[in-house]
Amino acid sequence: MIDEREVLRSWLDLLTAANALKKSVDTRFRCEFGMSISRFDVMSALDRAGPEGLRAGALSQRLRVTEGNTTQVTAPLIREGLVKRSTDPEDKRGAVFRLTRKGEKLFARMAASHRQWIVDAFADFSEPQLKSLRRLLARLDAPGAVSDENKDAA
Amino acid sequence: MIDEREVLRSWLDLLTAANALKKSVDTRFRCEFGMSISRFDVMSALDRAGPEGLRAGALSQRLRVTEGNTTQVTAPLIREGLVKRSTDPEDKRGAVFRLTRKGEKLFARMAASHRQWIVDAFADFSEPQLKSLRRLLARLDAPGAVSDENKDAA
DNA sequence: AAAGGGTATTTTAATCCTAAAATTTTTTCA
DNA sequence: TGAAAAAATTTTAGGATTAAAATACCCTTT
Repeated sequence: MIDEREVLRSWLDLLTAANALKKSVDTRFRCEFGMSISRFDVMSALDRAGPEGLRAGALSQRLRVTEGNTTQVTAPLIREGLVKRSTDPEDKRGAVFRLTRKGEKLFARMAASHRQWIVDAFADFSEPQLKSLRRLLARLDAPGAVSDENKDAA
Repeated sequence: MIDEREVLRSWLDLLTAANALKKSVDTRFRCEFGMSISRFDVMSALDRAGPEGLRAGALSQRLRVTEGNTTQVTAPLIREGLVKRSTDPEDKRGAVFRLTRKGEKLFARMAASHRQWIVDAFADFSEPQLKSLRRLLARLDAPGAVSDENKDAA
């Protein structure tokens, strides 16, 4: 049997590491772009979707949030003219979100900064260590978690 | 140079793994004990502090949250009789929080479940893999993150 | 073609969290 | 000593998130 304290410490370390980097990224997004990670994530999904845009439900799935959340996070992006919301002409219940030109431009700048921040955070890792980390993380079993069936192609 | 895509994937995996397990734990706390992780964390810190209790500021530090947050998260615990709030007689500005007997009992049950859930989640890990994971996580550099100077003794 | 049932989204109410303003009490120091 | 500065906490306002209720629309079935 494995030492339970070591397991609990591992869990604490995992949570702490993820939170620390997430908070660091969020803080810099807010300082440099006046934008939260949540909004960046929305823009990222829309950027990837291209000019077709994404239906509200699809966007929620990709971000793994509820649809109510999507409604709320997109609202300020729309207000600021970074995202356009249209009604699907085929099905008037459906909302389609797209990045505006302005949104695309801002996203490109944010994505570049973001990439650099992450690269810097992982600067001490060798390639095998990165692979090792990912392999270990894949061993984790979180019951009830959504499996990756509906995940984006990376 | 390291493949940037691999770095970004590692970051995504890290965040996803931590979120998935956290959500899994939170959901089960709510189902089985009607209690969020945040409240569990408060009770955990107070349990560890023992009968002396903790000042509001110290509690906030340990949980790495703002003091306003501590005020709010303790409120329902106090309402439910799990936590007692007193005023420090030495310094009437100061608030001291302690677990009640009822709080201690509930915490003991929650902690046991929690420990089991985490052990299960890490069931596929060998002891060296746990150590390897922790060593890798320690390499992460999140600028602006609070270092562990004021961290609890584990 | 109207009713009823199902689907897509928004709204509402609540928790968790932060930053900044307000409050209360203590400390300092002129 | 008494006013100003400092400290500990709470309050306030707002973002992110969820679950559940409400809304709007589509589709089938009779």
